[in-house]
Amino acid sequence: MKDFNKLSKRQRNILIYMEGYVEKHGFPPTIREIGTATDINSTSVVNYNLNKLVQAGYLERSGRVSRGIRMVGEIPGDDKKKVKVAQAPVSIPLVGQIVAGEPVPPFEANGDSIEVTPAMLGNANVDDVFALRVKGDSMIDAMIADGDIVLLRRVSTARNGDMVAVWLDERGETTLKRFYLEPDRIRLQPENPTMQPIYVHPAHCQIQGKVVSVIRPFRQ
Amino acid sequence: MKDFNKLSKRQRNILIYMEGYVEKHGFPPTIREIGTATDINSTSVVNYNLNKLVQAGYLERSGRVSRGIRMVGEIPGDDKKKVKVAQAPVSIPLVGQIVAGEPVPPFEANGDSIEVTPAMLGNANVDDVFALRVKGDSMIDAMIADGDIVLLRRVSTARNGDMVAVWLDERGETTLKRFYLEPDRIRLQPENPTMQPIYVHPAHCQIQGKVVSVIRPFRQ
DNA sequence: ATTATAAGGACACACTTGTTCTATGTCAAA
DNA sequence: TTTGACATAGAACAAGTGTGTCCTTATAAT
Repeated sequence: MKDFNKLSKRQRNILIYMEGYVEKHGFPPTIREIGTATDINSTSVVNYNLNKLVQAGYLERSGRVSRGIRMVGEIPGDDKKKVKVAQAPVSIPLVGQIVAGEPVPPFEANGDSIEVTPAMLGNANVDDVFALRVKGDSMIDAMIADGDIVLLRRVSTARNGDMVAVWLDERGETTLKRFYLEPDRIRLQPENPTMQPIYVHPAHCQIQGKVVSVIRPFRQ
Repeated sequence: MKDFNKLSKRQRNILIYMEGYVEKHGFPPTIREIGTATDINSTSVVNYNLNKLVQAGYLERSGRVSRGIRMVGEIPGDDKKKVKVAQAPVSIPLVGQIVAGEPVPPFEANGDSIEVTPAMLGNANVDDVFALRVKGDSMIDAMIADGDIVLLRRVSTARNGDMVAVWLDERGETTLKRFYLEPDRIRLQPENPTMQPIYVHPAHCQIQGKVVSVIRPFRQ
């Protein structure tokens, strides 16, 4: 329906100018401003082309109102807007703190949340991801410090090498380790290569999530 | 600074009306429209209050331009806009790798970039921030691992306690440490409390940037 | 070649709209 | 009470601005 190629060069210029102007000023240009910018000396010609653009569905006008023009839809072939849409950030619920001595709290948003870009989540489904703030230095062997924010993905299974949050029955604590399934046990390998691995029986631990990303904000 | 309660009832109404009008029409209202909507029958009074709002940092105006009003920032107590404004993601150039044996590369985008939310930059100006990918385990004493992405902010000065990237003349390497200015020397304190600090003369080191944030992506 | 239609241009007109000036009211500090 | 800063109202003014008309030029169909 909307065929950008059917528009005249002038009409295309008007659209492009409109977009830039609104972006820069926060309000639409006047007919005369459009004329100057697109090398049209007559207001009536600008008006004519504006009406054409309305007809074609690119613009909407409010009659007898100065600057009563607004864009609808997007300009074909103009990626600028598209990128923005693709980048739309997502809100991840910050469900609480992760402390060595306590299991990961239930998946319930308490109001807090953090904004991240989808790219930071990898392939993880946005709805499966939640965030925890690390309290204390208990995760220091996983190279994770006090105050770090851990993005976790609720999963039931893990693959070898995944960084996971695990609840250890015997120790009564949550820990972040790399997961390796061995013949008769699970090896939980600390990220820090100088630390020794922990071995647990699959029945005596629970995987509470897979680590998607760690964010460490610094005071500015 | 921006104290919504300091605004008069009229000024609050104007802001709220503005937001709704722009949302509905795609362009800002006129002084007279604002007056009618907010029960002010004098254009000069509307004008007066608009200037107050500009002073308070809620609006920007373009003089002698019809409908030359635009909102900046958000209306306190009005969540709708807050979300939108806060979400606008920004692109940070990924200028290269940070390796212990080399100085931070010059500030030139090579095309790569990462998307982050402004909130992750704290108060830092977007244009001053760049990103580096950490190569190797040389920053392990700063709790920063191979593959981490470090967001740095170009600064000429640092405050005590800031995490900074420093080039050490004597060692011929870049390191990430906490910065403390002492009477006659600079103390560079590793993040890991078990490590010993480094002391250098101010003339023999260069601060290359202040760490804004560290992001550690995990394989999914 | 003739005609019809679209497109471009110049300009006057009327309405819109921001700005400014003066007068008046309010209220707290001196 | 007086003073002065602040807020309001109304009116007048000067640009700003959209719209209609008339005309010319280009393009395509007949």
